[in-house]
Amino acid sequence: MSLVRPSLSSDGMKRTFSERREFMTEDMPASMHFHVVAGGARLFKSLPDGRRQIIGFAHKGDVLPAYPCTRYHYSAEAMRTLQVVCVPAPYLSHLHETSPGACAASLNSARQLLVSLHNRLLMLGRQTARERLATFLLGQGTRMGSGELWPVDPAISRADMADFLGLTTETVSRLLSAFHREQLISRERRAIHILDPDRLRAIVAHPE
Amino acid sequence: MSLVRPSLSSDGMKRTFSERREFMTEDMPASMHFHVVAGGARLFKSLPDGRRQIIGFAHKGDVLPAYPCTRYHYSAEAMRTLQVVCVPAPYLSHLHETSPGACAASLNSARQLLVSLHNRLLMLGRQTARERLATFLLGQGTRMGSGELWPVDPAISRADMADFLGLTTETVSRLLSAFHREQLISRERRAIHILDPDRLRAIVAHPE
DNA sequence: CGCAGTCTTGAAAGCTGTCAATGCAAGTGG
DNA sequence: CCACTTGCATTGACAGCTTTCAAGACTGCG
Repeated sequence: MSLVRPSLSSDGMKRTFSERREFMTEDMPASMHFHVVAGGARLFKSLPDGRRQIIGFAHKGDVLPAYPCTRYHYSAEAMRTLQVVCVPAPYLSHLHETSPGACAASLNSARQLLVSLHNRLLMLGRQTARERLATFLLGQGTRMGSGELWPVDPAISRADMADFLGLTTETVSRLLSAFHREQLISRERRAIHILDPDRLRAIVAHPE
Repeated sequence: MSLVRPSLSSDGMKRTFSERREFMTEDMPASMHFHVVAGGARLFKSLPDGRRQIIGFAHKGDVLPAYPCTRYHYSAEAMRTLQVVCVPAPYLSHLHETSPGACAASLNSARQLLVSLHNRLLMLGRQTARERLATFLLGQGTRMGSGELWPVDPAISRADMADFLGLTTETVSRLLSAFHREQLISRERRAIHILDPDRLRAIVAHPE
């Protein structure tokens, strides 16, 4: 989902954050875009009393954009050792003003995000816990479009899944146990493998 | 919602839809952008069993974009008599490729949408029914930024509010009655007026 | 080995949904 | 003008899904 390749050849802007480091918060001035080079990050918003909603996850190639506001509008935390290239906000906006191609690329990726967010609104607003978890597992397990089945990133904890799906860790845990009992998934350590994508898809469409 | 305003002078593509007309559906080829000239529309996604989630409302000046997919990814229905100008998808994409300014404007409005969707994820995932309704009423009642208080659009039914907030009409109705009892709002006919925005804001921040 | 954090599981409570009846307003046709 | 219909809103009783609270179990690590 790389928007632009920042051709700042110098790696003076490259930074590394250790696991759990919250490198972007909602009360920071939004002066930099973060281009993820390695590692992963969770993006989230919080309520004053601590309730947390995960907006999404960022992986290699993704860009966390500083929208033209004074402050970031969500926070980001390294899920493991994270390497980013920091791109000054004015640099990208200048690029957008001068290069239609770069701007169109950013627009396109923004639109893809919009589509996925619309789907998540439907999920959070109208689907049951069981349907949400099945959707999540399919989204994680069948990414890349290929028929290949990937395990869910072990860096994603139960709490992360819960905060992503608008549930509690207990509910997630119980449902994973249920899916395991029903032979839909397997659990080794923290790694979750999808065994029966078709029946998972049936859960998404047909809440029984 | 979307804030691009193409200055397509010709009105040859102008169309009018009557109330409740679903003029854009998820199984229609996405060949047109709809620029709302007058009236209002509800934008929503549905599940096969009929559960519905309202993505947002479109008013005069908004553009419902056909993202570069084969089909629209949500549906739209006129809330009252609706006038739109239909812009062929290739027209806008050509404009974006040639005019950095137009593309930047689209990008900017897409980003504003992203920010508001992130907030709605937090709302749907982590806020209680009471908090959601208070947020909604404030969002409707204090739009335009001014200190002015607007009534909620009477074209928005209880079912619309419920589908926007991920609730049922009964819950919305009960909460409106509670707010009325607490003198937070007044109800005349279908029109809802905000009486005490400060206490509504307190509800959003402090679930008691 | 033992601690700390995470995950799992159980029991009970609570919020919201479901089902159902009533009320209310507007529109229709006699 | 008045029954009658129709659609939406309100309210109540109850059920159910999910959360809350709590106790263990498991894993990784110093």
